[in-house]
Amino acid sequence: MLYPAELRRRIFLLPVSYTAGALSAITQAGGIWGRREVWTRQNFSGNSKGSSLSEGHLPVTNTIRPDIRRPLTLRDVSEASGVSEMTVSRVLRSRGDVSDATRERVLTAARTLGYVPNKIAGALASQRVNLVAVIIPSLSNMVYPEVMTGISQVLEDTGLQPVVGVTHYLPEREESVLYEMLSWRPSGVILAGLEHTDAARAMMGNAGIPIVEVMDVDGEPVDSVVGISHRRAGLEMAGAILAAGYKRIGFLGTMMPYDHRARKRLEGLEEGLASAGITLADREFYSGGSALLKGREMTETILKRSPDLDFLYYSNDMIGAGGLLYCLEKGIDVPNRLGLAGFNGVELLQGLPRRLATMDACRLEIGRTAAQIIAGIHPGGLIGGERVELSPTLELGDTIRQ
Amino acid sequence: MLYPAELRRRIFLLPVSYTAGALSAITQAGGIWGRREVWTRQNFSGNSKGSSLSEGHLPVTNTIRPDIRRPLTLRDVSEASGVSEMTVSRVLRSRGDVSDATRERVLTAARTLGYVPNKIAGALASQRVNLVAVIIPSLSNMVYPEVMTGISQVLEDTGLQPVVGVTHYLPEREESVLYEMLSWRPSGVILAGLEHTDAARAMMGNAGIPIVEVMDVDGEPVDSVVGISHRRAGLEMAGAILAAGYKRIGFLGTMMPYDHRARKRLEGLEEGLASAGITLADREFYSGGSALLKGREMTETILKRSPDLDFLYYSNDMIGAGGLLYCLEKGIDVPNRLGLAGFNGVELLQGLPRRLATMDACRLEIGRTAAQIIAGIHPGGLIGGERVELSPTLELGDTIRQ
DNA sequence: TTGAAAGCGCTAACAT
DNA sequence: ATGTTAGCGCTTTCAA
Repeated sequence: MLYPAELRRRIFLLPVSYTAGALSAITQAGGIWGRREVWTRQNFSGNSKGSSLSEGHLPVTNTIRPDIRRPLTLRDVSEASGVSEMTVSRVLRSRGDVSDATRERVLTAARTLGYVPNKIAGALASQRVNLVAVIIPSLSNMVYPEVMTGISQVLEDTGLQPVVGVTHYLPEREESVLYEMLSWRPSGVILAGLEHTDAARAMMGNAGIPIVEVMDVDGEPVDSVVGISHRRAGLEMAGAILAAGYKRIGFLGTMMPYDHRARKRLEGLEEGLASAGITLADREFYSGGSALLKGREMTETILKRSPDLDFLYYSNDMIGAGGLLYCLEKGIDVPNRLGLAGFNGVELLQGLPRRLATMDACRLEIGRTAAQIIAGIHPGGLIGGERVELSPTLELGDTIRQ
Repeated sequence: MLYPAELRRRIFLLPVSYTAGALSAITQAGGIWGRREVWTRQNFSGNSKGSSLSEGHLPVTNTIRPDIRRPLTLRDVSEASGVSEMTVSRVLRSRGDVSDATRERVLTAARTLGYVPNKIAGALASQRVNLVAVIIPSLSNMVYPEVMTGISQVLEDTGLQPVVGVTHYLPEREESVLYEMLSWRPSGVILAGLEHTDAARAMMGNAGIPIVEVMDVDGEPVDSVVGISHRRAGLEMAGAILAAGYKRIGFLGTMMPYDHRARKRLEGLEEGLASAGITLADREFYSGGSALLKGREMTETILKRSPDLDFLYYSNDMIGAGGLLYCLEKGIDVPNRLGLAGFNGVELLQGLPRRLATMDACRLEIGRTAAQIIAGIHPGGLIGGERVELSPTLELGDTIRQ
């Protein structure tokens, strides 16, 4: 594990035996060893491969002094172009006035050297970090990559960059990922859910940056919140189920103790059913493995145990899809003998033999809105403390009788 | 977009009107305003909510001086605990000798204040960054999250942290993401594929850190490479197809101009078929949309156009799964009348009505190995320049006749 | 076991 | 339009 750092040391940190002031004075004076001439000659010649170089990126091999391989700094560029570090800094950040001639010289030098600015130093000096921490439970859930897409779409235009951390649905991991990310002093935090450890909540409260909790609005946010009410989603689904005349309802979902949103949907469902005097007839839980396969297996299990069920509500579309495939293979009459519904509105459903009833979770929009709040460009937005509740749309598909 | 930084400014940067030396002297002397006593009393009392606080994370609200809200620094902790910044630094990094009593005082103070170390400053001072840049084409492809999982598994034990960047299969985006990430001076880079812009290649060559290109080994790596030969994968699939006696083969894949690995598999397939004197009978391409649905549609299209095809090779499992579902619905005899195969070995296949023939792409192992190389813990590893070719296993499933 | 000094590579603020 | 000065918040190195 020491290798990377150690190796860099060995390769790079060869002695540089003159002081800063001295060197730049030398350079400015033309160089006692004719140094600037050397740089100049080699720098501004050919070497124009890579059209993208013109876009402001500054790569290409350092052909000048291949013998001295140490990390390049602003000073190297300043020496190579004969201007001060400050001017180089201005050019590379396109800030302040710089003459065209100077800009050209600097850019060419930077490009030729292959200089990549050091954002660590830049961030420390400017107290500005263009990073946004995005903390999500999982990457394999399809749902979160879509939120990410929304976030990226918006941040792209703002100069901010998302940095992803994954918690695996573990509160302690969320806490440590958050800690790690906050230690890089990001410009904002977007994280899934409203349930966090006390410590995590405290860290966010103290961070002094915009925090947006996403996906869920049923609870007390630290700062801003963007999402849907999963409780209401469950309620609405209960309404649709009852309206279609189903009576014996089963629930199938994850066993994860921290899948709060699935839990809230279940609670909403039960509440809705209760208002019609119905209680959940059976339930089945799973954890891990291929969700599609689990959906099949759970469906088989619950139907064997409770053959009189006439509706199955799945906590997500993947297990719902598995259930749907199972039912079709078994020749079960969907939706008349048995109704089915999932949750999320994932793209995958479009390719199934029947359209599974589902509820769109507004993932893209959630991501976009959260990013807008972080970037301070949310239309009509306050400074902090926003609450945006989106309305998921129920799609009855072909698996709820109408 | 200025909001975050600006806001922090306004909130935090209230004047602090004494010098560093003075204050710490005061604190150490007991405080001219009895300051240390105040800290002590309030700091070391109750407030022990959040068991995770004991784990080394240091949150909890700053209850001491809620009126002065500026970002906490080492100095705040040093003042609060009455030791030098250096000692605090030692405690928080568990480096060097510190007496138990001092350590306790420091930790308690840090915890109580909710201090989160500033890694930007730390990284600049130590020239050490525990970040590993991971650059992948997409998050929605299921394949890459699995590689990520392998990477995370290994890095977890090393103190290194993956940071993800997404290119959307665009070389220019890869270049800019790489540039952005290198500017944070990570300890290593893991990126998908061997095809990059000249500029990107040059940046990596100059970065002086371990670079691991993953997924594919057919080409010239910048430094190390871990993957499978997609060309060979195509070849082997051709062998299996021919061995099963199929003759009229169609290919279905992405249209993305930069999906080099799919292209190489196709080339390998064609090469393998050619050795038996067979050429591809038809091909169909897609881009965007639900892969499962596209798989269906493409299958319908290609079969309408070329009804005599007896085998379909899909460039990925999702479109293959769509094709499989389509064929089953249409009552096509799979695998006798028509054979099918995909690529990747995704988990989803386990839940389908039949097991689609596929080839496991060793994604988890690729991620793990790449991370080991970055961390310098690859068994028998060199320092840089490693080449690890893994062998994907062909799974015939139920869609190639045997 | 602890502390003081120097400086990492940049940028803000203020010259010029 | 360009340069100088003084840090940003830490860690390294050396001294005590």
